[in-house]
Amino acid sequence: MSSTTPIVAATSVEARVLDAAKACVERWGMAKLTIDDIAAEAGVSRATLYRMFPGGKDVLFEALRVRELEDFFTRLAAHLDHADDLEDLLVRTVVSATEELRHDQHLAAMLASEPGDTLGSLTVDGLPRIIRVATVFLVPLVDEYLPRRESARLVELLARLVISYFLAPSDHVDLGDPSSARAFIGAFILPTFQPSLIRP
Amino acid sequence: MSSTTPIVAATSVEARVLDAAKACVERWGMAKLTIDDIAAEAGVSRATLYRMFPGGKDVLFEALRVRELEDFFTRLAAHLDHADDLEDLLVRTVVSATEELRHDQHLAAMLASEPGDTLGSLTVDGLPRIIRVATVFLVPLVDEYLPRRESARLVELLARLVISYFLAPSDHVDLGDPSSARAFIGAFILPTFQPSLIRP
DNA sequence: GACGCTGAGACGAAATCCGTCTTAGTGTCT
DNA sequence: AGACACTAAGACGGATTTCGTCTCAGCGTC
Repeated sequence: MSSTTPIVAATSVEARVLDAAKACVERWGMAKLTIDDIAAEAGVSRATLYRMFPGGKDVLFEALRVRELEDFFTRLAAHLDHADDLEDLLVRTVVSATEELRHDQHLAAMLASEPGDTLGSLTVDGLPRIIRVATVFLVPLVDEYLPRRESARLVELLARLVISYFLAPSDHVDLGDPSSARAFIGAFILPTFQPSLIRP
Repeated sequence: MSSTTPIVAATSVEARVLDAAKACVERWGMAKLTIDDIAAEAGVSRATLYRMFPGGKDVLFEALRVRELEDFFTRLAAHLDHADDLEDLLVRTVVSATEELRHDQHLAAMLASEPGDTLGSLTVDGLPRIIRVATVFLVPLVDEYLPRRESARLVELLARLVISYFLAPSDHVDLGDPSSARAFIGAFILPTFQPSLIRP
């Protein structure tokens, strides 16, 4: 936080540790996972790990979830440049988010091996955070077309819908398919806003 | 060992425990595996497990290796009925054995996750046992064509070759391919026996 | 040389695992 | 009915592993 070069090195070490934690929990599952496993996988001493994440496994995986979440929305936002209009922006948002969820191998492995905790981090426990981060990343984009309060309400709604349709696919809607997503958004999302609110 | 019905039940329980051990070691690896994991997976109390395998994990996995080995040769022998002649018998033996090794998912998982121990059980430590069991199952079949001592020598040789070519495939020979196996056996195995020994 | 960061490992405390044993319950055979 | 074989559940003490903290030495930068 103070000098110049150490920051780069420290960040790199932290990333290595988080990557190691990700790999270890995928290989062994949360139950069989020890701090030493992560330290060994990261090529780091246990002392370093505790210095970096005081509190141990809990704090470490908390940091991992934060990083993964920010990475997710960073990648997502990269697909949302220069939208034509509000509908286009929303369609591309849900399609890209759904696609990214479907291609996330780590998430798939976690859902298979630790369904309880993973579902919790997508719904009960973790959803408020997901909505918060989604708001930070996406509300500025939606603000181009809607008043701020409406933007926040909309982003939250989309986040909930994307997750729900990802976890339990529907026979009628496929949010990973642009045309299906467009029809869905046109039918159920856009009509909930008064036309006077929408800035073209 | 004395009454009638309990034997069936006990054997069934033993099979469940061995299946559980197989599944657990595949999922968690030998290092992270506890007796309680196996007991829970098998739906059996720890006491039962120790009564069945006094000595714990070592004895249990020893029994598992024995069972797997006998199953392997039982399935193999089922493919070796009514051979035309000695060459045909040997070809079908090595082809079937190689195919079965290549399709063994549990073996593949073990080789990937625990290469050291698994290789040991196929070569250094375990090979004598493999040869012994192979001898018990296959020598009677080869005895149709060769004197007993020659049969034992031949079966051992084939076992070593099948394992070697399975672990490290050759560019020149594919013991899983009937014609390649036939050429190999015709060139390197059959000529080592004096024609007078072979009963057609 | 001071400083920041790290690896290695010692240390006691906590948690887990082991192996044995007891108890109670269940179904079978006589 | 009672003897018997078998098992689930779990208590137990001891061995082992894991945890979290701490110290110390090494190393590169200022």
